[in-house]
Amino acid sequence: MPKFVVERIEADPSFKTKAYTALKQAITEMDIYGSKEPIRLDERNLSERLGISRTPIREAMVMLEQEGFVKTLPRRGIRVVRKTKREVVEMIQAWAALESMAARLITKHATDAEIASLFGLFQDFGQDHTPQDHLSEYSSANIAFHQALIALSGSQVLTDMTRNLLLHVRGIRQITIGRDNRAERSIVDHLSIIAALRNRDADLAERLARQHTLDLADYVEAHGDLLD
Amino acid sequence: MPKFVVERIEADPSFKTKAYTALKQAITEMDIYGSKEPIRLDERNLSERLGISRTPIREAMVMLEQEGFVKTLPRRGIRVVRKTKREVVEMIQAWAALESMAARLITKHATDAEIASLFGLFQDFGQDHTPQDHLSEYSSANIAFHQALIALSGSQVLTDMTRNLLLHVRGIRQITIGRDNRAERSIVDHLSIIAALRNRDADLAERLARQHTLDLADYVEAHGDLLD
DNA sequence: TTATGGAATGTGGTATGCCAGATTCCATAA
DNA sequence: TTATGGAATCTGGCATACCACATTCCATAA
Repeated sequence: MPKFVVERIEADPSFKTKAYTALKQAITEMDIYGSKEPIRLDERNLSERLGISRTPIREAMVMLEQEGFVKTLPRRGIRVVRKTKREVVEMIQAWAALESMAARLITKHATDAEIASLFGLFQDFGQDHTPQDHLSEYSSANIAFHQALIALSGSQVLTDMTRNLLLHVRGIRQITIGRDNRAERSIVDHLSIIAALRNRDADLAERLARQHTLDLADYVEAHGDLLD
Repeated sequence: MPKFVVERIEADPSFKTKAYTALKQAITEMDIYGSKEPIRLDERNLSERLGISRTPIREAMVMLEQEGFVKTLPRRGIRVVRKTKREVVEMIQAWAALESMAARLITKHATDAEIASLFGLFQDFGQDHTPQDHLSEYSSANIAFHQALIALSGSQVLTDMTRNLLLHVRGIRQITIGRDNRAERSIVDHLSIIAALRNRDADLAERLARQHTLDLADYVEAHGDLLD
């Protein structure tokens, strides 16, 4: 008997969602900490540039504000948020907490193949292609590793809670990664974490993951004076 | 010279904020898991009942949706979200991760007096006033303890990220707390955590805090079939 | 030249109306 | 009685107009 194959029809994302996506991407891709002046967004201006009315833009702005990317001051404009050093440190600490829990969960539920797949995120870097020569590239790969790790936990909640944290920290991370051979040391740490995961050593994996990220927090605490 | 004392004039919260507060309170106070039928919210209905237009209500709804309390289905209504067992377990695990990090931070930065203040949250319960006789009351005190603990970390990020987690788990927690003498055992655990904090034992405090909450996650995993 | 005050402008907050898709209801025909 | 189909209704998405407060600009007077 022949099969009648149909696939579910997806509705186009709403203007609200499209505006949210576009604005969030624009904000996370811009150089927020390069200048000191307030970065202002104007609803009417964005309305014209995006070709939609203010309503869906305002709703997108509500989402971005709740995620900590913008702050609206009534009748005084909307500003892109610059995190203080303290806030960045706290976000990295929260990240460390969530990722260490992810590591613990991985040792209990992930398959060997899944854990092994984490190695694939490193093979692009070797003697001929060292991280310090391709910092931007490595920074992206680095974040990809952490996201892959957390996703392996199988916890959608951990994955979702971490996504924005990593986005907020991204700008800062790209600055610190180039110093003190942090990139190379980072790779060593990552390999140690993977080894612990493979050995199903929950306590060790958790501790290594936590300490690896807390090291970054300490580094930002000590050298992150470009913030504030 | 006499001082001219003035205090800053605060603007009234916007309708958007007021609607958000009112709706969130209404949702978190209702018995979400008591029934099985979808719980629907209607923008126009709420607009009349709150005495404001749909616009600020829609913006409040966007906030609540992002926090996972409601889900709007285009042209099919807005529903209060019922978390699945899996989601609740994941939220409790995330909570465990964040609270254990809070415990670690407390051992490093909190004062002895601050740590001692955690005892104050228990003195209402003793031989004459056992938890099992006042479950609802104890459940609130229990949550208050966890929130106070996390707040002592000094991390606004941890505090904020945990607030909604606790709200989501609250309904479930009030159900589980009454079983298997969980309330009494909970108090014992809490006292152990405080002791570790007082001894500035970061690793122990972290481990106890994590395990205490992960125990709840395991309990819900095993007995939380009222969900789904 | 400088301080003042009010008009003009800018900007987010709110109310309202219309649109289109989804659902419900009911008359109608087999 | 039951299946059909379309009209009526419901409901969130979006556009638009107006409001009030904040800021800016400029004419005016000391």
